[in-house]
Amino acid sequence: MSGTPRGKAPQMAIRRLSLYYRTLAALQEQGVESISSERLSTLTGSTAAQVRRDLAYFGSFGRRGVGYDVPSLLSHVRSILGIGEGWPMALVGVGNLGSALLAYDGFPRQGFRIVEAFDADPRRVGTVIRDVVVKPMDQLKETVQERHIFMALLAVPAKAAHTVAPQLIDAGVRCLLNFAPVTLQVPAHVHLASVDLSIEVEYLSYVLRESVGENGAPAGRRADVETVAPG
Amino acid sequence: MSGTPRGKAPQMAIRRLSLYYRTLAALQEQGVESISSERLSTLTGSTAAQVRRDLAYFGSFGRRGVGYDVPSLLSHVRSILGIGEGWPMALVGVGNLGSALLAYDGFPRQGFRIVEAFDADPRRVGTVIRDVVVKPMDQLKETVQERHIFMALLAVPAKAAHTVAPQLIDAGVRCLLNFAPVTLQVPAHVHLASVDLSIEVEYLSYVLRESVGENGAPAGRRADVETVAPG
DNA sequence: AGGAGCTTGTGATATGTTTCACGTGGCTAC
DNA sequence: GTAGCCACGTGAAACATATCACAAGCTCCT
Repeated sequence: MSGTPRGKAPQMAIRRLSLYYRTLAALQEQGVESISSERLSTLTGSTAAQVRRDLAYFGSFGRRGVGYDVPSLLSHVRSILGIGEGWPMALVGVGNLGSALLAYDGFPRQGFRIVEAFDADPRRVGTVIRDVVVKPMDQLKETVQERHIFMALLAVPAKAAHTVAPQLIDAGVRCLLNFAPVTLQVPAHVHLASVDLSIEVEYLSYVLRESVGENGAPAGRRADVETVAPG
Repeated sequence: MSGTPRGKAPQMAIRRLSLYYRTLAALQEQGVESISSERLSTLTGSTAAQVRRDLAYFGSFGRRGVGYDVPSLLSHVRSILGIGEGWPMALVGVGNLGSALLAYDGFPRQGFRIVEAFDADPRRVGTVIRDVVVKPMDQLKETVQERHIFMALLAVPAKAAHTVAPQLIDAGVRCLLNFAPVTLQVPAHVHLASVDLSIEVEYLSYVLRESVGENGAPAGRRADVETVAPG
């Protein structure tokens, strides 16, 4: 089996695998049949050794002297990441962000689908977005259990997140992707990932402050900024 | 000055600072005047030593035997992160996600504001969202330069990202927060952060696959899942 | 004033991740 | 068949990050 880890892969390695996966999928569509760790690394902004090491956590998928067979590696990585298992997802919070998530076509393209949506606001309940009917919160537990949903997206306001998360976990959800700008505490057997816009913007603000003068005038020059697209 | 680093702070330390900042802001609103590294760490899901180390990268803000003065530490962290400098931001791509970003109130609350929005779709140009008029792409460079915008949010489809990023950088943008599921190559003086939903979901899918049986039936039991909210 | 008790700030240590460098196997050409 | 080259897979080294453990400093109480 390809998905059997030998040793533990660092979280970052898993995230890089996603990048490799995406790139391999694009290569396959272009009809590319084989690729070296070297080339894959430049396409994903990594290094050749890193690519090989990341893959080696899960097995040996390449052929020495040759490289990796694109369709084969793609299917291995897909299997490692659990893509294509068709995990159904629940969404809680159908505001601006929640609606954007429902419309995000990256999910269905990778085999993940939001099959249920919930909202506490009665005005939103009953509306249909992308074939999904928004249900009230009191149907959450029943629905999640019936449909064997293990993954949920939390797109509610910060104040509500602390209340909603336990409801989801109580209903049987094992993976939570939190978009609310709060620190959630979850039991050990529940996995949590967060997308936190404030953190990203503040991080950029920090590095901007580092590279730009304290007064707001840019320090570096503006020339030599031509080449950005990949080679 | 509080923002002077002694040694280099790891990226992760900066991101944790954002979390501390958010928590400190909440504490101040509650009228809390002083806090220990121990308590701050439990509120942010870190450890006491980690909190102290993270802060120590930038100075000594506490008092031994006492703890940290909340308003004072808050203002130091704000200054380190560059919050409140009023950085204006540009948004490119006013689709579902872009609209959600315009409506996201976490930005203005932390001193970041989307002051300009652009879109390639003529049907969207001219529309007004949250007091921001959507402009056509050919006004991007001029506008960004005139308003001295250094930060931009990239919320365009994957295909367009490779085209738009260079335009932004050419216009003088120094920090890019990319939401498109692509790997962007940027010059060294430009800072890039990415919010990639596919990566997060695939990471969760991986850990779910690890903890759940291969067949889809959950391995662990469903009891002892009560306590989730913070103590 | 002096000591007890608390919490910070920080060397030293441990752990985790990335990079290096090379042995191994595989392909091509002659 | 074998020489020469190529690219993977992987121990070992280098580097980065997190944790430990304690001295230094502050406050309060007697």
